[in-house]
Amino acid sequence: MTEPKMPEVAATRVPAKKHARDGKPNATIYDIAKVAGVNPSTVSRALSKPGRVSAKTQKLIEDAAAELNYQVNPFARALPTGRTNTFGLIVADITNPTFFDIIRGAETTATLRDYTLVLAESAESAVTELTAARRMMATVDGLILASPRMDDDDIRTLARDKPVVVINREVDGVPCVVPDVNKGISEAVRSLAANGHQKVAFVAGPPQSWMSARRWEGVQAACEWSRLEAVRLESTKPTVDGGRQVARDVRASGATAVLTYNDLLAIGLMQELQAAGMVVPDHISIVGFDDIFGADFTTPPLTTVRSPLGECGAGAATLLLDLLHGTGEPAATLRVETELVLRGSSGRLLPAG
Amino acid sequence: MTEPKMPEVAATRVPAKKHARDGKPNATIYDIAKVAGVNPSTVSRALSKPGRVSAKTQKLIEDAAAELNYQVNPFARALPTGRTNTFGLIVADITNPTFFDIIRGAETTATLRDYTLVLAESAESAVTELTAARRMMATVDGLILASPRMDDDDIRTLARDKPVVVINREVDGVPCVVPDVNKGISEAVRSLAANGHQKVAFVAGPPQSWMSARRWEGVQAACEWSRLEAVRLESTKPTVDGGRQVARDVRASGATAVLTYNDLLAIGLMQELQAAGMVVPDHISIVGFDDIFGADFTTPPLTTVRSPLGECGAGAATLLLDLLHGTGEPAATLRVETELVLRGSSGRLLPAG
DNA sequence: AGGCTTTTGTCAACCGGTTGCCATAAATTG
DNA sequence: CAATTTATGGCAACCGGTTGACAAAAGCCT
Repeated sequence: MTEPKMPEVAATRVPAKKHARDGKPNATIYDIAKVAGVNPSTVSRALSKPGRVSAKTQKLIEDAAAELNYQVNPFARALPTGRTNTFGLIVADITNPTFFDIIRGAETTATLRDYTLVLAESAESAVTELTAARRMMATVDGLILASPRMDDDDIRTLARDKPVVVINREVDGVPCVVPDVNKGISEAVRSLAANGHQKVAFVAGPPQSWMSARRWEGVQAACEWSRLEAVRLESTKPTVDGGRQVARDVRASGATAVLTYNDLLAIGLMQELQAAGMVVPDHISIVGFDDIFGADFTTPPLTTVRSPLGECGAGAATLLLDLLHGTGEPAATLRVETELVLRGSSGRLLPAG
Repeated sequence: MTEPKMPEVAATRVPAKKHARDGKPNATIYDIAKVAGVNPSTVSRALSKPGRVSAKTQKLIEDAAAELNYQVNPFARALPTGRTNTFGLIVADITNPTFFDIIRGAETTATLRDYTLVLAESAESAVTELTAARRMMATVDGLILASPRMDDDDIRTLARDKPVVVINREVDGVPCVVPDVNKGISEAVRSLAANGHQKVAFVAGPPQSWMSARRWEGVQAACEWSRLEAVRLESTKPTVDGGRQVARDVRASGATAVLTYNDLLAIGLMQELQAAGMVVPDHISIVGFDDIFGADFTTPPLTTVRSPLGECGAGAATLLLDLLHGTGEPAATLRVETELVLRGSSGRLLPAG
């Protein structure tokens, strides 16, 4: 009978796997084991279970690992354990500056703790969002949803599978990070009241936006407190363009001060009003929300209620890390403060001319 | 002798793995094999090698897969094959709006082809960048470097291991996506010349920036062509703040028109000049680069040389996909066009007052 | 010293796919 | 109809770690 395969004869075996171009197919724990003269499982323990092996062998193994320039193969580790050291972050729109700081905050925190951030976009669609979330669930240890568009129930379902943290929305039974709008709003409204305004308009965001509802509530409450009249206007979309479109409604409303669901709306609104000859803030005061990148590029620079977005991202990542490593404490909601950033677009109303 | 472990007796085995909270530990090809009455390897083939199994069994297996709601375990697949269906994208600064559109462009293209985008930030540091790149290499099929800060040689070394595409820089032997600055710059300079300007300043970006060098070359060439004088000024950093700081140099230079390495510099510069009482564009024209988000928020809105950043990101992802699936064609450099976006910050010079 | 507990390292099974090789069944051919 | 090619499915090894069970070695006690 002819031996079908050559028994280990060849001195230098050709790896020929992976790395189509280079050589050196990355050291494994088996290589380390050989160098250190121990069993692979001992290497594994030395490298992941602190204190499970004696200091002596630990050192031996670490030296060998360093020498071979070893790095764990994440897939090989993920396969039996399910751990991937990876977070998913889903945002509605990657180019919406509101999310920039959230992304950065989450990324920084994750990287600090040796986690990798994977990003996905939902294109403002609840179904795309759910699809992306489902896809991600397979490969991440936990998921952060920033201003999610999907149902509470869908979120809870996801959360049953792996840790999920929600930003900018409160979902029962799921840990959340939400800016507390009240402080910032009341500062804003008091400032407007102090400057002689009496009627305030709020330009709302998307109907399904949880945060838009909270902001409107906050505005109503603060106006009541300051004895101002509050009216609500609807926007078509929460963008600069949407802000332009709502300008006629704003003028028709007779309000002398406007708060908008977000800065984008405020900027568009301001552009349109200025184009129509109105002077900000002499004729009308404008206040946005979020303090996004570019909010101070306008003339006058935009007064806005700042949410600490970076903090939100970092907080969400921290919450996730706690959930994964923590002592199983219950899902807490993390509240962060908002504050008024007083710039030039709001101020004293000039006597009507 | 006592049997140490119970032989397969229990009818319903407790999986008890993964998914600490839910049940249902995800169907595997083995489950499918059982349902379809075939061998797991056949399932594997049916699902990944088109045409390797008969149409009949194919159908059988697909039905079973659908019924069990099967999805491949990416790690199990990655382990033997090395394929991960994942791209890495490294940017210098996640919150720099220049990268937003690049990120989105890459993300969209990747998602469309069933790839996932993993993001990392280099914090503008060459070593952080290299570290991040190295880390990523282990887990991605290919890497996109946007405006990398590291050496050409480091990039080439990475590129030997896995496909790498570079955006906003040209590296010999590595596929690149670069905006061709000439068209946009010559449009800009011609426009300035037509408006009576004679001396043009260029505010440069970081010394190690490849793109900054190209832009300065382009400005010089275009000025020569239009018989304008060009002077170069240095900035401390390519941000709004850096723009403010360079304002005094700009005034001292005597130039009546300024092009800046990027929009951020232009915006900062404009703010500072306006604060000093200068009127844009009556006293001085300002032209930025990139047409970032917010470039039109300023008053006057910023004239800028637009790079199709989204296209760059998408192009890079496409290049990567070609490299991975393609017929091994050589590394090509993809050039995209720039164009002048004429807004209010540039225009006719008013007779000096 | 003998018996008992605690460390420490080894063995082997396992995670869930992929793939080379082979045997068999089916199709093609002379 | 036999011979040969081709299509199809099965077997088993493998990717590179992790981990429960266990035995050898070491430490502790009386």
